[in-house]
Amino acid sequence: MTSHSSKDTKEKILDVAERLFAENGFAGTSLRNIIGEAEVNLSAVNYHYGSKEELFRAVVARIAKSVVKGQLERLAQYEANKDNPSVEDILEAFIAPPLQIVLSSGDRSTYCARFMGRCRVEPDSIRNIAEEEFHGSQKAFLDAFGRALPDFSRNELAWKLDLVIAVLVRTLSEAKKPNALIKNTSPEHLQAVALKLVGFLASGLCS
Amino acid sequence: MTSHSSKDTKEKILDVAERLFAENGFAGTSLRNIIGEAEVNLSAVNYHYGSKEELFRAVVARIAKSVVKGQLERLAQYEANKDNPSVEDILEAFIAPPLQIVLSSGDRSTYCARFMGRCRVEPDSIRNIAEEEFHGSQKAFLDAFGRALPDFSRNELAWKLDLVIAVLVRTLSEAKKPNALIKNTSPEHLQAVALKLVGFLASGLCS
DNA sequence: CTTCTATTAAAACAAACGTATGAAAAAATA
DNA sequence: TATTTTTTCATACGTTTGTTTTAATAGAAG
Repeated sequence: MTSHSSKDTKEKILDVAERLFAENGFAGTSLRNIIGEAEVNLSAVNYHYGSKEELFRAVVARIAKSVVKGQLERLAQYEANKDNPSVEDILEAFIAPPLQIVLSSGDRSTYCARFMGRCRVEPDSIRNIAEEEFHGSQKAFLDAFGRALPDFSRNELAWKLDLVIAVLVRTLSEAKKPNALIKNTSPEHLQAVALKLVGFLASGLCS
Repeated sequence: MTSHSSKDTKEKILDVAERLFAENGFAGTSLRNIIGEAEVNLSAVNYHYGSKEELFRAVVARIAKSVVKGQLERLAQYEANKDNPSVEDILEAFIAPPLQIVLSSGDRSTYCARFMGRCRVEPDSIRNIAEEEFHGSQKAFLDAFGRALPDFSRNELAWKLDLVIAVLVRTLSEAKKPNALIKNTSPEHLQAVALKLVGFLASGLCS
């Protein structure tokens, strides 16, 4: 079936594409940039992924799959343990999985995070691809916040959740930079960061 | 000196460039896209601005000039009235001017704001152009926060200010969308929005 | 070994890119 | 009006873009 070298080629393309898309955006990255750094043939992209756009979708899917899964699982845990998880609980369920997943991806970590941030500002045609993949958790958490904060309108919660995502994505994207909140990826440090972020955001959500 | 039609051409290019750069990024926008919508000749871009990159710089400069000026003036006002402006005061001085300027720019408003957000995620070469123009206010406000919150390290204040900007930019970019915080641009509404944002952020900054 | 399928490779495609050139047109100056 | 400067225009240059095509190479199955 899948030979050794072919799987390497397909994965190498995905890794390099993730990094270059994250740094330079969809339009700012050419297939020749990618295949140059991945050291594969140009045709390999269209052979394995069909088109540049489908390659982008593949990059999104790999990240979103695990992030969304982690978020929904942790939210379900909280809802199983308590009847009404607090705002802090829900925030933690939303923040911790991407924090953990993204930053445990070794060398990929920073680009992986920046790619997520990039998705939110791509032109419509590209951004829609990303939103399809992340839509699942977005709705679930909006519902959860609605139950925890019944006095706020759906609209207010929607823009607040949007700002929460903005902060989360920015934090992940800037990780490991000189002035960043995240400086190393040890479990204790990540735990502390998650706590700080929850603190930063929880008060904003409830006000 | 400056003839009628020439000023129109130069300005039309700037307006359309701002909108298209905001929507599709630097790499995602071609000069031919711009001149097509502006209904001017291709050579007009290089004649009036020299190159695509210099056109981008011109778009940044037009926005940054008034925003930075407004922020610094309002900060100076607070510092003249009180000895030690509060965190809320400083936040208000930082948030209100772009809110007002950007949203009073008529049709340009949304693109104007989105362009600012876009600047923060462009590749280094392009982002540096934007950071040069906004650097002035960034440093002044970091200093101001440092005086208001002397117990926090410079690093902590730096990433918090970065998150404040992330929230501000996101709020502006998403203005007028269905679930947005900003729905119309009446002065009272903007005042209320500024208050809400200050509330969202102040507690995060101090925690 | 032969056959078949999966993968890689080299070359070419039309289209779009940023930029440059030189002539036409318009506006300003005298 | 005549002259000079500013602005527009059509056109072309050399690259680079995403994609396609055709041939070569490998691996598995019979």
